[in-house]
Amino acid sequence: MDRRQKKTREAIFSAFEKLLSKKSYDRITVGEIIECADVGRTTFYAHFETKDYLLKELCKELFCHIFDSTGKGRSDHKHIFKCDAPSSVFLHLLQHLQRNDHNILDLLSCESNAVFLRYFKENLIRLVKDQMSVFEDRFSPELPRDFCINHISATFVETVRWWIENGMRESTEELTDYFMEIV
Amino acid sequence: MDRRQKKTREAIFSAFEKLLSKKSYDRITVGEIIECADVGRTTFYAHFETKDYLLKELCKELFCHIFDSTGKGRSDHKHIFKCDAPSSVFLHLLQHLQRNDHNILDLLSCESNAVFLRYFKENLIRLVKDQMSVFEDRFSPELPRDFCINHISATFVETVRWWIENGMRESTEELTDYFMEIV
DNA sequence: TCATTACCGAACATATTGTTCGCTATCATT
DNA sequence: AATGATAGCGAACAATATGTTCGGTAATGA
Repeated sequence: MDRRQKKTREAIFSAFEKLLSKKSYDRITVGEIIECADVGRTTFYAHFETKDYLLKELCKELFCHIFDSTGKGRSDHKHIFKCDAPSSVFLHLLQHLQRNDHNILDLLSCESNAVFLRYFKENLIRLVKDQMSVFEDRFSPELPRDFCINHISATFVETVRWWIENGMRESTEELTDYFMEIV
Repeated sequence: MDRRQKKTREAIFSAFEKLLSKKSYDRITVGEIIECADVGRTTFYAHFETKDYLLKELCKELFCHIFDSTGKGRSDHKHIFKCDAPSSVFLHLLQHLQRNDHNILDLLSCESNAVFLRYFKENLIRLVKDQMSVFEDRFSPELPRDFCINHISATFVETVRWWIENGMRESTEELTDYFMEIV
């Protein structure tokens, strides 16, 4: 990719992130973004069709590699998985978040965090579907399977949200324990 | 209150609800609302400062009486509380929802349901704080109290969301059982 | 009956969106 | 180093949405 393209793309993303941490998505204008990113109006629209597309692209950037590395078997992450405990995948996710790439923590706690949490949950559901065997024994067979999958995913998202909102005082291990306990 | 005021207020609310069930909140314009409600532009702004305030007012209308009747002791709802089971409050809430006042079910499943679910959860947290004794024995004393309260509330909201999204096939009693089982 | 109040519609300034145009600066290639 | 392709620039534009002002009409309630 052209060096110029990469630069402006990055500038727009980081301006957008900066603004998001200050005010809600709906009240951010394209005018503000291009001013903050210091790019021309035409340039913005050459990269992103609309503000909504920019948001979607950002979400992809945020979650793709996290879930890619988590989903695709454990071969390339042996150093992280100390054991095969059912909780290891969740611990891994938390460690990813803690690294705070792309200031994901700001975005998950900003005024418009709902968008990102939603995206987070969507990815999580796919992951939990694969991991479901781990939880099989925790739920009565009476309960619909997709109800349980949804519950596990939603609970993890809420756990993370609570964690960030409360200043991330707990270690990733502690929080994983919390999660495994309530689910 | 003046009969005219009440009428236009109702007209605006129901136009807004109708539009919300069709398209997302951000893409609804004041112009559409007043056309659908058949009131003048000036009139709209005489009632609601902005579209956001309209949304807030609607949320109040939706949840206030539900949670008022639930929270203020059980004296005036003896016909609903068949017993003192811990689940009775939640059963009561579900029955309220099922009555579908103000088409609340549409709003909880529309494209912009996040706003309403959020409001729902806020109210729920206050309720759960009072009811916490009921759950005390289900959670390890290691877990932070507000973490548990948040978890219970979020789980109930998710249960309701799942229920509505899947066509509300379960009875209120069944769903209450589901909820009490996973929490 | 009468004063009050709500509503109306048209017009208005302001702001935002998304596009077009001609020009310049940077890039990758030879 | 020369060159053709591409990315970016800014100004201007139409189209749309917001929120306000104003003078006039009609419903209300006492």
